[in-house]
Amino acid sequence: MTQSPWQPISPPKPPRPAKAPLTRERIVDAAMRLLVDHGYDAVSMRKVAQELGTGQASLYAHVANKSELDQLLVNRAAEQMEFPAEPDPERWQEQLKDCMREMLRVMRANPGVARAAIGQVPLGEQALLSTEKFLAILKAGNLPDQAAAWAVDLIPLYVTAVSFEETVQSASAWTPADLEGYVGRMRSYFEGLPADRFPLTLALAGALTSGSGGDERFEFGISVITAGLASLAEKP
Amino acid sequence: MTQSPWQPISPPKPPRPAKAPLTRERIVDAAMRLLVDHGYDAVSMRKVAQELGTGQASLYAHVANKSELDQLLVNRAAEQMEFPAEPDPERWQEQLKDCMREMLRVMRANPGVARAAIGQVPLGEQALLSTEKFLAILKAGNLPDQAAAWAVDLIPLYVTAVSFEETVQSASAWTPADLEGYVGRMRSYFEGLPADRFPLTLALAGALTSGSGGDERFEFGISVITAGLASLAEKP
DNA sequence: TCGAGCGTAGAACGGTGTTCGTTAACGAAC
DNA sequence: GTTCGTTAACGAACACCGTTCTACGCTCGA
Repeated sequence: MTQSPWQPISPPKPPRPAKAPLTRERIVDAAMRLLVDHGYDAVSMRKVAQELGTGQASLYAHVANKSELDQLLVNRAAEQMEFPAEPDPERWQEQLKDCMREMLRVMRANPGVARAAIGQVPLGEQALLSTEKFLAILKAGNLPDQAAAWAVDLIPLYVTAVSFEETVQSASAWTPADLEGYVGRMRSYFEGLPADRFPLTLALAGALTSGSGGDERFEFGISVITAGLASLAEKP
Repeated sequence: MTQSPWQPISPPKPPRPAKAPLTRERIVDAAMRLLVDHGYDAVSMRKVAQELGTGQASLYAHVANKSELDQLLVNRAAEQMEFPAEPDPERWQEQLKDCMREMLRVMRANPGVARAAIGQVPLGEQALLSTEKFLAILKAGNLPDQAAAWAVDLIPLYVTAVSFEETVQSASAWTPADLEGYVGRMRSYFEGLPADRFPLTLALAGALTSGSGGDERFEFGISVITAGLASLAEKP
């Protein structure tokens, strides 16, 4: 009993409940729940700590900073990616496209992960495994080393950017009707431009605003990239 | 004299200095100065207001929110882009690459503008004029309408992403020596991976980390995109 | 049994975007 | 010429953010 009796009312000392110990794993779990349920902006150190019933300072004993937590989230999402068993030189282009589709699928399944991934070199184990897989397919396609290396930089760049654009648009829970209205307003905007200075934008207003919500635009992008890469393949 | 003499000391009423009136133009000017001099993170409503010698609330009379200010910055930067006079069907691929290089040049000249542009559909007048120019070149290359439309979505996506990556790396004023050290550490990291699970990453460690600072990687990207687009050209 | 060390966490710091309510300036109308 | 109404300006505040400081309990080794 070191407490002096005349001290100001000692706080009712909330008995520290015997909780499950905090771990990196549990922190990433909680952050991932927030990310999937409420988007990237909901993943703050405060909210994650609150989700775990603790204080934000406690997180810093297990995670260096927010940026590292973002990387861990990206890596966690990368675990969900599934790849073809064996790279096939006969079908490498189709396999490459499949992998990009898979990458987008995972990013869509974890909305906000693109926001966390953007501008970061993915260095986690699972993320690197996906890089390894991409490299295998590209080498099966007979691409020069340097081309393959730069391609595994280009590919996530594109997929991440597409997914990020989608999450920005679908922020604040847009309904399909909202999206349709938005696209319609955008087309009207294009169509209202002065014809003398924007002839092509005006003529292509329909094409410019088509495929905003679906997969066609993404399919176009991965076709362009795949075709471009194929043109660099060595043919010995 | 409606002021009662016995009222609490009225504040010494600082005479509002007769300033130049606040306008959108002046706000964007100040924001652009901050962007170029101190990067995107320095462009906050507070700092912009401070730069103009006013309060942040005053900005909201001229600019809806931070997001709109970002769009205005992107548009301001787009004014600096210079395009070839006439799209030439014989040289459209080279012209397209030149335009992408020009786009990156402007983004590098205005560090942080990529951060402001990312995930936003550029709808400002100058930004749309650049879209128009891109469309003209793509149509000179005989691309189908839909392909051209999706291409003008793909192209800024890529250039912006590359520029954004650069600004992230060059944040907090990295010297070239810092960058070299960073790249070196990354290569060491790759080379230290277990050979059984990361054989290709390990073998290509050099290629994966090469060209991080220069233009080669960007040149690779625009070559891939241009070649991919060329493969879609109609040949009547 | 007693420290030492470590994980925990409350409070605070300095920053952000945005909004509220008041104040000053100016042009129009009486 | 004086009042009125509108509007821009702006200080203060709100609700957040990432991060750090510091003190407190608990556990474990000596």
